[in-house]
Amino acid sequence: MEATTGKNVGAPAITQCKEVALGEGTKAPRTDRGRRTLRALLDAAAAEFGEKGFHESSVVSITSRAGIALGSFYTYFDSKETLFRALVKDMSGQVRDHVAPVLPGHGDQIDAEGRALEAFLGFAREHKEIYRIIDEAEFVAPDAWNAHYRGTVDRIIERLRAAQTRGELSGPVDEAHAWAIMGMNVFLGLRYGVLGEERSVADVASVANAMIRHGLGK
Amino acid sequence: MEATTGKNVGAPAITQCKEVALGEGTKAPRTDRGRRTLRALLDAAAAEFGEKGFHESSVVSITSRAGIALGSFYTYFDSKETLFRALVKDMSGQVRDHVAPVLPGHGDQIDAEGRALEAFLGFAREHKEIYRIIDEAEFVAPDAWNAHYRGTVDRIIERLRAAQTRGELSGPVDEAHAWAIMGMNVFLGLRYGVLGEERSVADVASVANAMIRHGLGK
DNA sequence: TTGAAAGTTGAACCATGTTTCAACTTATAT
DNA sequence: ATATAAGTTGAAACATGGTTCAACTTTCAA
Repeated sequence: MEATTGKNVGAPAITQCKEVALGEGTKAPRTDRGRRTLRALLDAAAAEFGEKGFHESSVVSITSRAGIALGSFYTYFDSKETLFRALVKDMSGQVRDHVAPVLPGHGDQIDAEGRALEAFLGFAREHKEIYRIIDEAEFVAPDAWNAHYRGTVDRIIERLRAAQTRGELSGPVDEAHAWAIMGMNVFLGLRYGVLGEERSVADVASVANAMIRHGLGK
Repeated sequence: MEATTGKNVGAPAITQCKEVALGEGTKAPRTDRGRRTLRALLDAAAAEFGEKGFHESSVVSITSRAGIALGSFYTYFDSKETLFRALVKDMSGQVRDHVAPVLPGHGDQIDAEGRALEAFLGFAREHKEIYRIIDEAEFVAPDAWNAHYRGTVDRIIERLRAAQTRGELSGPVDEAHAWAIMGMNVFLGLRYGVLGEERSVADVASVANAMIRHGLGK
């Protein structure tokens, strides 16, 4: 935020203002030392929130896990909630960036959705904390939650529309299709990614994908 | 719990022990007055938790909403969490009981699943608080959450198996199918029941159901 | 009628945890 | 070098709210 004040008028043209990425209520570090502290804080928070959830997590515990003093927390975040919000935003991006690369590939768009689910399941296994944090955001930071799921739905619709244009689908695309697919993916991720790992992600993804392609009916 | 102590040996044969229904950490009222108070408490809690969520809700606020004294709360529940747990259990039953009656009817099992979704969507609209409470249980009372979703999945599997036996499905039933359908339903309920009501439940249910029956593929 | 059990009350106790702040240390630009 | 800004520290202020308890009222069965 401070990066946009008048003070910097006439300063060297390139001002790295990555701070915007963390959002409202966040103060960007201006030195390397500060950036290191902020990073430690974010990592500690991800672990803490992932293990104990928002309400059971405390700023004291997060800072001690990060190896910094309690007071330093407020150098970077206005509140515990601000940190949580920043984290959701960050992690939403991580999920998106992890799934995106597998989308282009062989086969049609439904195949691609299958690969997306498989990638998502794998990611859920490796990052159970991210999964939990985004889910809990429904209650702790509804705005951030909304941004995440609306964004995901929008991308699914986009892809289905393209598929339809290419003549790959049996009928017109409906927003409800996208919500249905997303809900499916989220619950499959919860069940076979977080709650249990007894089946391979490929197996689960192929079962689900066959269902999306052909349906269960005769 | 106290209903099972030795004191009642030799008492009239019929002991209404509805109290078991609320679970561990719960004390059953022994008079009508007590039952009225407990009911007021449960109703107030459902409203309170539905509006503000578990952590923002306070026992003070719940009791004042119910029109009883703070201390009376602990006559019926060991803790705020016990009450929440009891509520999840109760509401899980409400959802189940609301959906069950629409299952028998015309058409095959996939038609029945469509009616189930429609009933669920309608219920979500009328009882947004129930929806939110069960969802938040994932974090506040994971055991109760598990019981609810495992139970739901089990019932879906059961129904699909019966359908398969009758030759209504294209292939064998997989647990993942049930989780996928449940996830779909939950997210569609969230989107078209709680977040917005711009579409009719019948419309949404039919789109989703066609997808389950035929899939999206050509 | 009466006494024991059930239920009610709300102030006080208690534990937790967020946020502030003024003194201090480290980094950086001139 | 040194002044200024950035960053650090942790004790203490502050706020919240769950839970206990001993005195009290109501109910109900004998």
